[in-house]
Amino acid sequence: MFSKSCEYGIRATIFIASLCYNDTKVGIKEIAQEIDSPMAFTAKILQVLVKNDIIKSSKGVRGGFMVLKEDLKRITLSQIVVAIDGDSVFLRCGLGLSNCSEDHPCPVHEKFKFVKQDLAFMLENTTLEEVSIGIKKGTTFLKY
Amino acid sequence: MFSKSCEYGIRATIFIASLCYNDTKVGIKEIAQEIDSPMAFTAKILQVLVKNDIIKSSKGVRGGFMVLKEDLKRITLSQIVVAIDGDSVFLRCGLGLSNCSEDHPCPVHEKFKFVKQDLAFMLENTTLEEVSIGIKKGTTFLKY
DNA sequence: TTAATAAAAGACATAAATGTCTTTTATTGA
DNA sequence: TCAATAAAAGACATTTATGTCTTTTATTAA
Repeated sequence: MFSKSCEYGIRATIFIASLCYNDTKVGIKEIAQEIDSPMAFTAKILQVLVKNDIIKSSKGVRGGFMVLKEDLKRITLSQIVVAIDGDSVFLRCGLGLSNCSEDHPCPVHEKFKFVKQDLAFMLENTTLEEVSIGIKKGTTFLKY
Repeated sequence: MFSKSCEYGIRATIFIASLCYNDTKVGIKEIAQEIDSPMAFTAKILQVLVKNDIIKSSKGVRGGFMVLKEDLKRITLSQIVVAIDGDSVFLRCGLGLSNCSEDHPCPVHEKFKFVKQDLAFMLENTTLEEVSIGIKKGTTFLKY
């Protein structure tokens, strides 16, 4: 479904978000531990999320990553996915045709349309707040 | 969604199936042309489909690939996908957790469940007959 | 039975994704 | 101001997916 980068990116963002109620910044080492991901690789991905205004970062002593409380309702899974993997999950033809469309459909065009729409709708309507609450409460998990 | 291999595999199978009404065998060269795919690579993929009893092949003069007419209703997109990409599209956790389950869910477990179920249902209930008819009629396309 | 044909098999090549390491830049607190 | 800290940036390494080429095997028809 998504690339590894995207999976790590979503998991990291959810973890960071789960800490934002106390305005806690968190470092890359702890993030990688908590989501069981390769640290240096995850750091690269977080750079992309910072550039896309999804998470915040600050350098130096007492620096780290955080999510703004006021962004919890604004940020959706869709924004994270698009920032890392692009929009191909929603838009790309299921059979890889470059110009598949209503006028020039592949044999599964109509069937995939609904599946892709459902996925897009779900991602666009799932906020960071919604998915981070379970981590805070301990009812959902980010590793293993 | 699917690997390139899987996309080529589905497209090739649909094309071969669209010719089965006259019991026509078709060679790899023509297949690759008709679905705009790399020939040698596509040949490899067809080997997998033959081993999985999805298409038939015969060597030598007047040999080639074909789909049995009686298989048109039996073969589903799901079988092709599983043969080439495995079942990870339906079963893998959306965030890549190795043991994500109802008891130990990732934060998007419930949301992804429905999307993956819809995809699985669609693939399992779409037959080769259904998707190859448009190619025969010229209303759907396998390249560009 | 032999020559031509076409898929199967296996070795090899290239590109993309994933992952690591080192150096640089920014920030903080002593 | 300086030392410590932590993210940013960039070069590099490894693995996986994608793609190519050559040799082998099976089949057919002359």
